[in-house]
Amino acid sequence: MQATKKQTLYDTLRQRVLTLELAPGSALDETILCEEFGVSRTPLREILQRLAAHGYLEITANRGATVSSMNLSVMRSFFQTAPMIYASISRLAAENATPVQTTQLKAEQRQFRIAVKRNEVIDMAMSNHRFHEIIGEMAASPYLLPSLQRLQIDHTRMSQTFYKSRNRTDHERIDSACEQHEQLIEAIEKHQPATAVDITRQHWELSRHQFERYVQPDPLPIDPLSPIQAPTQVDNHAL
Amino acid sequence: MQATKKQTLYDTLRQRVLTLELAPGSALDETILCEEFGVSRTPLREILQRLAAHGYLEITANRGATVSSMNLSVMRSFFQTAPMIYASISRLAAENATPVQTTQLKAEQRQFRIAVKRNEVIDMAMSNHRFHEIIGEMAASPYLLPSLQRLQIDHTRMSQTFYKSRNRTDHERIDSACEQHEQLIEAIEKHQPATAVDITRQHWELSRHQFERYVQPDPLPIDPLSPIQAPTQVDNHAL
DNA sequence: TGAATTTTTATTGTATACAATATGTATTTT
DNA sequence: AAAATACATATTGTATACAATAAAAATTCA
Repeated sequence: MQATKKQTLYDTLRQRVLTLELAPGSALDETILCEEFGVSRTPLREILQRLAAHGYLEITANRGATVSSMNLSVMRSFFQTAPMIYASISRLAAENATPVQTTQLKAEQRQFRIAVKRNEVIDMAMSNHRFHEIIGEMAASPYLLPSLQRLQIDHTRMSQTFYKSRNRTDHERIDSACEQHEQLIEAIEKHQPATAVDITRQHWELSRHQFERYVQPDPLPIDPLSPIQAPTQVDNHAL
Repeated sequence: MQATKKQTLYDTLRQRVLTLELAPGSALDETILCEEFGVSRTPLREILQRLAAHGYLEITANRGATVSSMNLSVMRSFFQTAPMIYASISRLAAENATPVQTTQLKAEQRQFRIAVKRNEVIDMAMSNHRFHEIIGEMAASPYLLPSLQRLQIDHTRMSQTFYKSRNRTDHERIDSACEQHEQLIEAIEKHQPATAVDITRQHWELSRHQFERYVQPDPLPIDPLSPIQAPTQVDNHAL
């Protein structure tokens, strides 16, 4: 019966980490979470163990759980690893995707479009996350999936700023991403690995550009009195 | 104090899985393990959760933990993924390895040599596992490491037959592997990524040939009465 | 006999109480 | 007043008892 309760617990905490509702590095209070979810500490702690092993949390002995930190030292490795893993996953997905999975993917893309249209930040982040997660499932590679999932945790968290942005250029980029999703679905459905890899590469480049601005904000104008030409509202407090 | 106890529990169970002392698919009895390790079910279950999340076990709700199965359906994906991940890890290791880590790697290689000389199957398997694990640490890529670890679980388990073999050819191959380790250490120490990748590729090919015989044993002689030319004692009961 | 149902047993899941550890506060000492 | 120590509080870790679920055995009914 209460397998549902534990799953809810896992999913909810996971979402809070991914949407930055729980800030990187922040501590989790077992007692408070127990009250909130109406469970005792035993099952809660088992879930925390799982979340930690999956990379969402970090557990230190006798000092409890904290949300996984996103430090700059791993960024390099993120940018090195992501394109390779994403490309491999897309290739395998295009080779192995079943019709049922393609249907799932299309459904998730509809959710994403709706969230984009309504400008619902959390829904955008989560449906985009789920979209790429489904592609991961399509790849059917238990050995590649763990790395994809680790990448996605930080990718989704970094994307928050992107989704939250009320900037014109960013909105256009979100639309581009949405269009790339459609193309990717088509390539996967038609079993065209090469095309899928290429679109994935473009999709990654779009993200990468965004992240570069995020990590390294636009330089200040030379003349501090002249108005800033392209007013970008990037807040990089999270990193 | 008892953080040690839990770590021992984790390490011991992990080793039993890796050395096939616990057969793939076999069930774990919580009560028996509790008695053996002198802990109650609460901490034991937390460890089982961790082991499951790391790919050593599979936990089904209301039905307990079993050792991760090694079915043929994932073999394809294993052979597809392994060379790419191993190569990437080696490249990064050669780029980033610190002197301290290189020293560790050399120490582990000494252990491996000793185990090979003494023909200690478990020690061979575990020190070889640890050897490649250290290279994984050298790579310093939290995003690539999870896939490497998943691959290593099954790689080490499959290697058991290899190490157990009393066959002449197999022994020569183990010596080759040992020599490749030395070359790999040198490439890493001298920060030569290209060389490290190349040796890794050769090292993988050696494994792959072994696995092919393992999964698909030598064909029977055409004339069933003539003696078998190369008596290979490959027992592929585990797969 | 044999299929279906109930009862029993074993195993897994959860709550709670208690122990161990870490952290914060007060007190003592110089 | 500053440092050091002792004490108090909060948090984490573990054991145990009990509840829920699954599996096995026994019983019933056709």
